[in-house]
Amino acid sequence: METVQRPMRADARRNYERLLTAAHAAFAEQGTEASLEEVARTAGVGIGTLYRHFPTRRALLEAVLHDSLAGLDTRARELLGSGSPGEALLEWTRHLMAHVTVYRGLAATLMSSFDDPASELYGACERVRVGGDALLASAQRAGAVRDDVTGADLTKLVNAVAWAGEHCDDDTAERLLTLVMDGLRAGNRRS
Amino acid sequence: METVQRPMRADARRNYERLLTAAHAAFAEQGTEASLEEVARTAGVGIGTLYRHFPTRRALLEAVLHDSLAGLDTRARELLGSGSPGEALLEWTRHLMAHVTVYRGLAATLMSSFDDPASELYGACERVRVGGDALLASAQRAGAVRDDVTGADLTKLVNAVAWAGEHCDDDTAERLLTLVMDGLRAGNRRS
DNA sequence: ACCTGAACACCGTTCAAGT
DNA sequence: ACCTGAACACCGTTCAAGT
Repeated sequence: METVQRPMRADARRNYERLLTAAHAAFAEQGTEASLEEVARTAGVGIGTLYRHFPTRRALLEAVLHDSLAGLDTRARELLGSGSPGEALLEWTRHLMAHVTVYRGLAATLMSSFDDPASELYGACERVRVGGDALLASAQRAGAVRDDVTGADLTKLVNAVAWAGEHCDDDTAERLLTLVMDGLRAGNRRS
Repeated sequence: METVQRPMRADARRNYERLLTAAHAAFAEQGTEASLEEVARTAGVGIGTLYRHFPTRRALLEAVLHDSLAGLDTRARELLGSGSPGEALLEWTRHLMAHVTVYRGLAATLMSSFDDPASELYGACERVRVGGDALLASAQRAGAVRDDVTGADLTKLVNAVAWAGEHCDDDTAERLLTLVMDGLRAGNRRS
């Protein structure tokens, strides 16, 4: 769904940009639950202006993350052509982990947007899932991954591990990802 | 660490009990982030009384969940003697899922308590992990589960799946648990 | 020893008034 | 068309005053 961008008044555009910058800084520092009042303050803008541009916290997050999550889709398509499909999937999975852990709390926000078409992040989640779907299908055709896993399963599992990683040291997060991804290999199906 | 219970004044004890009941109701209805003021109101008690008995939200949660989580440990020991160690582990895992999903938000609270000795829920998490450890070791000796998984890994993974399940339908949660548990079987080790 | 609730601090969100 | 900030609602937490 392409949104047509009407031109913004110069001051509005400047405020919009400032809000994005301030939001990124706040999210990076305090996680996705950072105070929106502080974001507005840092941007040098009234709180009402923040709400005018971004009616919800998710809308703000979407704007801040848009390029990053779109890049994940691009990366999926690049990897699709490369060498071993199994390896490509693993590589993409690590990219996904990295993107989902840029802000503390992001995994939770994404997870709650995944099946909620009303969320401003739903579209972004969809694109991620589609990218994963393609790589997954390719790995399944190559017999590298059990064939009853879906892109949604994969994305949710990685998200869940990323979330768990917020409460562990990095080593543990890495271990958990390995356990899960090893476990998705073909031949592991029991039930 | 056994805490010696000094006898409470009759009114204090009554308030304590009322708070537990009200808290359970509130957590069940609104999740672990339920308003503590409302808990106090429902219990017919001043907010200060709630804080006197339970200095933190976690302390209140611990009191409400104590028996339930202790039961999980008991269940682990019962299952330890029963038939197939692999099946016993799976069975216990399902119990764990059920316990961790009684309140929305509980998985998150437990996860953040898991490696934090300062949390009032740390002890409860420890007991759960120990129960899992025993069943896991037994399943590993039987060659049913890959031998590089720890009880902490298992508990964290199940917790992560339970958390994911809060944002999915029950079928999906069940699927994810199956994928993870199948994946822990012996012979899946790659890296 | 225990309880109460006012007081303080903080935040999200809306909207009337301004430019 | 856009911005501002006061106003409202709500919550967590502490603590002086009471019994």
